[in-house]
Amino acid sequence: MILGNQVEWALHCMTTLARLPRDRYIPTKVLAEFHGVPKEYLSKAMQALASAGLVDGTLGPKGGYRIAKEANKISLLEIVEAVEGKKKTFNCQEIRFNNPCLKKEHKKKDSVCSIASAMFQADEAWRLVLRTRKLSDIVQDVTDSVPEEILKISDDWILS
Amino acid sequence: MILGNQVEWALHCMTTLARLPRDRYIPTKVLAEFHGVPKEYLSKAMQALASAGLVDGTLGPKGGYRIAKEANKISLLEIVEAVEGKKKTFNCQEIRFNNPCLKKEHKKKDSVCSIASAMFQADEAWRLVLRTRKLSDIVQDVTDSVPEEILKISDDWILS
DNA sequence: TATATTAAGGATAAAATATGTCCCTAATTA
DNA sequence: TAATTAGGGACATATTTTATCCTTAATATA
Ligand code: FES
Ligand code: FES
Repeated sequence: MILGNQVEWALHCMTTLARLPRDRYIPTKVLAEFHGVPKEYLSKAMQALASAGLVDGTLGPKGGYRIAKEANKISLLEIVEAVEGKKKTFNCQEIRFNNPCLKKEHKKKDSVCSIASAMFQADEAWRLVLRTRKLSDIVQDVTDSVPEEILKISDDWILS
Repeated sequence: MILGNQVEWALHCMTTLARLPRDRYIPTKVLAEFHGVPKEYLSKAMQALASAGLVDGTLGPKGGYRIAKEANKISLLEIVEAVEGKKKTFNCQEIRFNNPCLKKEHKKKDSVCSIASAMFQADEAWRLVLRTRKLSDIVQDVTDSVPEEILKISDDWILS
């Protein structure tokens, strides 16, 4: 069970957009070159972020994407779910009902298998961390840990 | 990011084996029919559980698998990792170092990206739940929630 | 001893997903 | 008018998951 590359790309792009002035649109081409990932494929991730309402895109020269909400209103979970979908990490196929001893009347779909229940608790714990952590926290961490000098020339590179 | 079917199968097989007498070996064929899954493919999961030391297998007639440790010494995480591997759910490919503004001397591999760090925290929260939950807890839940009658005829079916 | 049964594991194949590319359209700016 | 851009559809390729088949060695039992 491993998340796709799109997740890392999307998180980094969101962090990048969150650091930049809200009135500037950044094209996918620039985000792709800055992060060293294929532009056309990153474009799919950006479209997913847009349709989730996390960024908004605009056409034409000077177009591109900007962040759609304040960074403290965006959780990492929203970003992850935007590109990975909202399905739970454990897919219970109800194999308990394949038990050859069971009659139909015992296959009540209203109860949850104990095993699935435990797996869903783990899934929920994972989501809770991601839901609690906001994009603004990441921006703060980056600001604290990356030398100011590097942030400045990076921002200039992106905006130029 | 969704776990494979093997995980559900392995968890159910482990629960089944944990309920049965320790001195009996159950063949893959029986486990497969009881759970309604393909025998040859389930066999791969059982082999993984065996090489992780969670069950032990023996050859010949009256052979098969039995649980290798007490159920309260086996966590769900061990079972999941046995069949899914131990890789983290987030695969950081260090795209931060693709930043075209960075010189080589800034690409220190000793620090962890803030984003990866957050994702690893979520991964760890997921693992903590699974590490804390023991197979014996599941067996208890099943005993409490499934009618005694059904458990009995199921056990008889498997052992016969 | 002969036979049936079984785990272990290698080889292969089919199906599903993830990853990546190409191209067309409409909107927007200069 | 020309250049730029997101949106999105259609493909193409790579990787992973799921599944089957077959051989070997060990074991129990008749
Ligand atoms: S039936 Fe799906 S986990 Fe038990
Ligand atoms: S470089 Fe991998 S998550 Fe930041």
